[in-house]
Amino acid sequence: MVSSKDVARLAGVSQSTVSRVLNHAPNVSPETRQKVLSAIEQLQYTPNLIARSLVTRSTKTIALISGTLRNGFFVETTDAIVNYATARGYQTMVYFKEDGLDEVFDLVLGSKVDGLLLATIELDDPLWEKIDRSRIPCVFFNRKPREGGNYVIFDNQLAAELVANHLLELGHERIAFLCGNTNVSTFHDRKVGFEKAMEAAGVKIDPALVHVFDPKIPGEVEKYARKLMHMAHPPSAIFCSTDMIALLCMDAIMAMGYRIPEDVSVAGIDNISISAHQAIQLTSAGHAKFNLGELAVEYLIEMIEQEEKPTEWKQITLKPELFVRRTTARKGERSGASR
Amino acid sequence: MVSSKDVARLAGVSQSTVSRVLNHAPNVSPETRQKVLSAIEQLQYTPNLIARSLVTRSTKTIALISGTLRNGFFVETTDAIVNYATARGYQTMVYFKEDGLDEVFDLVLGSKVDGLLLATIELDDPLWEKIDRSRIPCVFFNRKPREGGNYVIFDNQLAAELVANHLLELGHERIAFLCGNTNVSTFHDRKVGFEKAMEAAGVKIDPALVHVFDPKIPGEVEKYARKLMHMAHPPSAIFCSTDMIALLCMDAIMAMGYRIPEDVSVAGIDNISISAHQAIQLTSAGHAKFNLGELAVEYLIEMIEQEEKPTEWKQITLKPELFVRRTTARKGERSGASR
DNA sequence: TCCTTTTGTGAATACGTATTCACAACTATT
DNA sequence: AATAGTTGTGAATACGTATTCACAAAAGGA
Repeated sequence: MVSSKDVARLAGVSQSTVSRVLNHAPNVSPETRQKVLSAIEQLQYTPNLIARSLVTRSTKTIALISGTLRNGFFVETTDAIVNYATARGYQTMVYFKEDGLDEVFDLVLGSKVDGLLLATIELDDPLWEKIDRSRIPCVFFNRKPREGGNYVIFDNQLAAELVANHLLELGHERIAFLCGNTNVSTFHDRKVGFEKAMEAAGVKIDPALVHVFDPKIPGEVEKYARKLMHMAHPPSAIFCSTDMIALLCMDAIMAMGYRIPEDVSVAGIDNISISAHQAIQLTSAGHAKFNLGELAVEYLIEMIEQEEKPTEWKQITLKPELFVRRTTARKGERSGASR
Repeated sequence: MVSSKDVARLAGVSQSTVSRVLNHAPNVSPETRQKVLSAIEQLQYTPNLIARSLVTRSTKTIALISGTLRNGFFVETTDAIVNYATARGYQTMVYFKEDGLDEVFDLVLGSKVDGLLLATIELDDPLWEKIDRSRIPCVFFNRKPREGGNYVIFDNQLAAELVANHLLELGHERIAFLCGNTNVSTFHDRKVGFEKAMEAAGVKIDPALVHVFDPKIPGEVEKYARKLMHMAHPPSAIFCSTDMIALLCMDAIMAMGYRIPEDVSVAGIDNISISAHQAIQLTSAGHAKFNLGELAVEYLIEMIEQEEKPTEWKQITLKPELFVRRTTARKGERSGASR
């Protein structure tokens, strides 16, 4: 491995001088600089960023702990985050894990990354205290811990209310709800939103129509979708707590021979891009303009680069909007809701 | 920052001993080990992996340079790669870039990653020589350089022939071809496959139906899709060189009011998972079992961990199969080709 | 001409770890 | 009881860089 010492030797200068040239320090004569540069060129020298990090105490690297890419939502946030970070001169270390995060966090801590983006924190996650104590700049997105933390999220309760109200206005009353585990803020709030909207409309929720489960487990969504449609009195609409769940649900239902929305309406939350595809046209709530991941990484890098650390949490909650498409229709009608 | 020296001081031992405990070295008495462990616990010490890497000359990190996640193909490979690497104890640094790779490669080299996965090499990429010279373990997937290199790819020519023959058998003759730039092996080979199949069937290719462009540019696919359908004599089938292009093409065509496959058949290559969705049902060629990314990372890690470096290239070419779904139909018929 | 400041450079050190070497204290063998 | 081998530990060093300090040479001011 060729080091700055080798460059120094070839250029006939000291290692300090090579370092000075590399870091564009002032006070190095043009002739010396040229000698060093040509030695670098000749030896094909690349500075060892590991060694540099050790002394500068900065790695120009951020860590992203995200949910699986099988969920289109995380695809879009990951893409935005990595691209933004790259453009700002940061490298990105990624981990797609939702549990066993303790191990991953130790890895992240040991890697001395400059900051951390975390999408999979639980409401009462013991990890949160550990993160807080570590003093590493950290921004949550999509989910948040129960208390404190910097985060960028949707108003999930509002999003769920928008969708639920839309279904109610279409005349649906037997509305099923397929929900991820409520130990995370996202699903907790969406469930509350659903329940509030139903209560406000004076419509009783049939507990047999509500399933709370882990959507990461393969086949789980499909299982509950089939269960719902096999009921003696099936729902007329299925409200899925994410677009990803809605997509899997649609797939299962259509495979059974049902038609959407003629036989059953389906809606989701997140408004991921595939939902707008002409062949899908999934009704959803979310944001068309802002990407939670991008907002989160923007704020993280701002935090990393500013001198004095902020004393207050930065907590951003975006208002979602409703996107009515063709998977939802008036109860009993044959055509889609949008014209 | 708490270091192993601090732990040593608290435990009343030397830093070497702390290191020994950390690395499960033999010859450390149970009492000493216990003292060290409790000091570690008390100080919440996490080893600095940066410093460790500097001396061990191994970072337990691989770099992934991939195409954009807006292409579902790269979503699936990225997911597989990161998960496999994580499971094997490697961290993954990701970059979603297809050009300006020189800069990224310097970053990768400087970061002293243990290996490199690269999905976006061009046929005659000058970067390839640089990579080769650097002696860094590297596996290409999806694309390959013209000469040499370790890679895992599909037999792209065969894939294109399968799809083209399928369309020909359905009676199509005016078959359009939407293709990515042919300076990369993937698109080059797929184009050759298309041309060979057409020639073998004795069907003349109308040059006005063939468009070669950069599918990364937003709106580009849609532009050509509209152009095709606005022709005085539009194609009866559109063969897209990737599923991603096919999805965008379908979206544009359906937005114009055409029906697939009644008005025009559409097919792709890659067989990404969304293509099998009941609402999409895109005819495609690819592999249902193997993920190119996963195969590539498996081989990369094997290469990293084996003592003596192999002297020969490992070049794997998977045979693709055809998946006939409902976006392709016999020319002039109303219903889909699959029953 | 003498003193002060500026400019360019090298020697030395620190970052936090793994590892080699030396060595004392035991244990086993004769 | 003397020797050889083993075990547990610390001191010293290396990894490749940035940075501080010291200092010589050159430039500037009187």
